[in-house]
Amino acid sequence: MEISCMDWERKPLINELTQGKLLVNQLRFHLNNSSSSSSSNGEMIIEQILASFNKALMMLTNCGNTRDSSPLRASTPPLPLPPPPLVPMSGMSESPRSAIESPGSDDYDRRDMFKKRKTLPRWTEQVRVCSGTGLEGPLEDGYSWRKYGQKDILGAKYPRGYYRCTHRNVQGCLATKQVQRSDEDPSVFDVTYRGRHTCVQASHIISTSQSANDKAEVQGNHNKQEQEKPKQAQEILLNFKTGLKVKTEDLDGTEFTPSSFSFPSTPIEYTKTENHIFSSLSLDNNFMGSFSPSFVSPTTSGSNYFSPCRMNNIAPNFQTCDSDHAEIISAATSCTNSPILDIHFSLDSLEFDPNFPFDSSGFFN
DNA sequence: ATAATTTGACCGGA
DNA sequence: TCCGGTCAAATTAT
Repeated sequence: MEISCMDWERKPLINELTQGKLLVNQLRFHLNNSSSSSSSNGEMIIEQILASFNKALMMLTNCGNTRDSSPLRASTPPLPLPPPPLVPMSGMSESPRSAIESPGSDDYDRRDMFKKRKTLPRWTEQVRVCSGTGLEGPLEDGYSWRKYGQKDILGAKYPRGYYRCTHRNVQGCLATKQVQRSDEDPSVFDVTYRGRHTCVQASHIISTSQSANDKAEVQGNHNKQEQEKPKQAQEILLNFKTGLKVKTEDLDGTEFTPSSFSFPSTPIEYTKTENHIFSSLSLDNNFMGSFSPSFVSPTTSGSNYFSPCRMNNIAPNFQTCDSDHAEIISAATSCTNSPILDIHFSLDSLEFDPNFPFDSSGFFN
């Protein structure tokens, strides 16, 4: 149930995407052959890439406005994360920071965190809570979040809620989001996402594991994962299973997971950590052009979970901002969760991950 | 018993 | 110094 929109403007679209591909290759070459000193050049290329893809996206969003209704893309974060700190916050009692940290580890903690946060990708989305859906707030976006704070914001009627990924502790996922109810229209929420999910959402596994497996067999690329599947990976898998179990139980079989699919693409730097397996997975699926429906919108079917609607046109499209390359992306795609945007997001990773292992042969082919 | 939320304190940046 | 963002103890929910 989507399509038609793809038919017109196909050529220019292909052109743009092809252009993007070329630029990516250029970029890769550039990165391979230069140190950080000439990064300005690389940034230029990045700019072009982004421009190219933005154009393509415009074409698509213009024609389709609301093509597929899969909600989850909402939180598909554009970017990779810096290596998570993975501070041992043992589940039960989180001792006061001062107590837990040795003087030496002071380096980490807040200061570090602030620095890192600054480099995290950031984008906003406006979500309207559709009345009558019985949904409480714009929080169901395909990921499971845990509220960790709320703050009254100067000049804002409503407090701002702070959420972090539920799996932060377990998987070191640094994704966070802020939810701010709009002053003018209380049914509208501004959701600012920060950081990519490096976690794997349990439901994602449920809904996609099968297809993922199939894919894995087909895609040679997957080997990477196979090869590096030592201990760590198995631990992760354990986590997967755990999460899976919990989810299924919770959902009681009735509701198939609000959380879903994620594109936990991850920075390469992070590849060595336990999350690397996720990265490979997501990268494979994300970049190798496998936009199988199951991956694109696994959650949609039969779920009214996502009552909140992504708003269209509330904010202009992709505005770059922020000195730190952080990007605010207003998903001008209404209730759209087309894979297209994912392309955009994925590309964004380039911006932050110079070492991104592009395999041009697989990209867009 | 465990997980999630609330909420005041704390911290860094502007 | 103020403000936004995060922490973590206390509280509430599951």
